[in-house]
Amino acid sequence: MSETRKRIVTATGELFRSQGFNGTSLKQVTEHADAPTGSIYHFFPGGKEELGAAVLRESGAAYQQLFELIADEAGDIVDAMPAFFNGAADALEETDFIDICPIGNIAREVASTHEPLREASVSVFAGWTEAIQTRLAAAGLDAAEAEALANTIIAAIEGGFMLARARRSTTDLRATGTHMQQLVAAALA
Amino acid sequence: MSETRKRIVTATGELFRSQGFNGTSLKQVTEHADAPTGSIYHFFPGGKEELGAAVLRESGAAYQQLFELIADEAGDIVDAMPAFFNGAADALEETDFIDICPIGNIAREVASTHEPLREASVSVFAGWTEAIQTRLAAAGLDAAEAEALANTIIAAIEGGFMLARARRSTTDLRATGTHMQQLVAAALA
DNA sequence: TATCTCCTAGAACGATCATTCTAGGCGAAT
DNA sequence: ATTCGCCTAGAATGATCGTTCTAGGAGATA
Repeated sequence: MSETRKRIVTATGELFRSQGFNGTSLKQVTEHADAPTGSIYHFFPGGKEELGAAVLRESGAAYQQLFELIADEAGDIVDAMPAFFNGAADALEETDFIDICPIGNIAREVASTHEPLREASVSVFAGWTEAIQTRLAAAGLDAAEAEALANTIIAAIEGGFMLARARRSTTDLRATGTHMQQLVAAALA
Repeated sequence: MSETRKRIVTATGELFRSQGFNGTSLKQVTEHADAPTGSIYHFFPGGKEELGAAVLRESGAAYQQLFELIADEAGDIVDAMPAFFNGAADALEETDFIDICPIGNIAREVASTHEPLREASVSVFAGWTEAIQTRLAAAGLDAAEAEALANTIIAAIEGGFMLARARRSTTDLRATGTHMQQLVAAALA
């Protein structure tokens, strides 16, 4: 796959993290990615909306891999909870609270106005839910309960990102990780 | 307080819910509020940013009153959890998933780019945290634990809004309410 | 009636937006 | 050597953005 295309997607993802969809201009993308306008429309004929959907899908898949890596390293889904939340908290601190999940940003911002972006975010969330659900089910939860709990975990981390960025503090996010650990442990008991 | 000012704030809040901060133009505000541009700058000399901060503060206070009303009606902070999440879920369904919390929207969107809006969202969240914390402490939790749990509840509902709007379904949001109920019950036990 | 303050009213401004368009560079295939 | 397809390059375009500005209406006070 083209290097230029990669640079465009990466740069757009970074800009989305701190500025959102409507707050990011294609001029900023061209500068940040060091690529001309023509290249954006060559790779994404649908313009900004198509580019945005690609960013959601590709960075959503990357976050899923990251979660799976952390979960496998932790070994146990119960212990994976604080590992995951603390990892996210560390990343936030290291980037001065910029490195928030872009999918959650865009999902809230444009789900009611840009249908293709809403659909892209739904498919990303579906992958996340399944990744967590699978591990919860493997630990003994029935499918329905595992799915519901997986969604609560996703909601908690995304809402936790919101509070952390606003407050410029990861204290709450880490505590929420502990709460999720308790919830998972109780469900499995 | 001026009727026109109220109309401007209300209209802006409604537009922020579905389109976010950057996605809402002042022209839309003038049309939706039936007020001229001059009135916006008369009441909010700081322009869009000052208007946005006012919207956050005023609708944040309204949400807090709503929570306190629901919590008082439920009587018990444990039972208040599903009441609160289900109430939010009902509102979402009735408005075709438009009526999401505008504070969470704006907080994620512009916390890194518009410092006055970030500060406004922080003070709103502080009020919410305190409202929940007070009730948890009254039920027997020590202050630190009550604060941490209050923040997790806020994170869960805001993240739940995100999932619900994206998926156009309130199933997960209601289930998360049950999970928060379990978490509160376990903490109090 | 005259004056003052508060607010309405919307045209005008320069900047910036997403998008379109024309032109050309470059490597592979013929 | 020539052609062809992929991609780069950025100027041009029309729309829209937030903001500023001038002008005047409405009601209270004198």
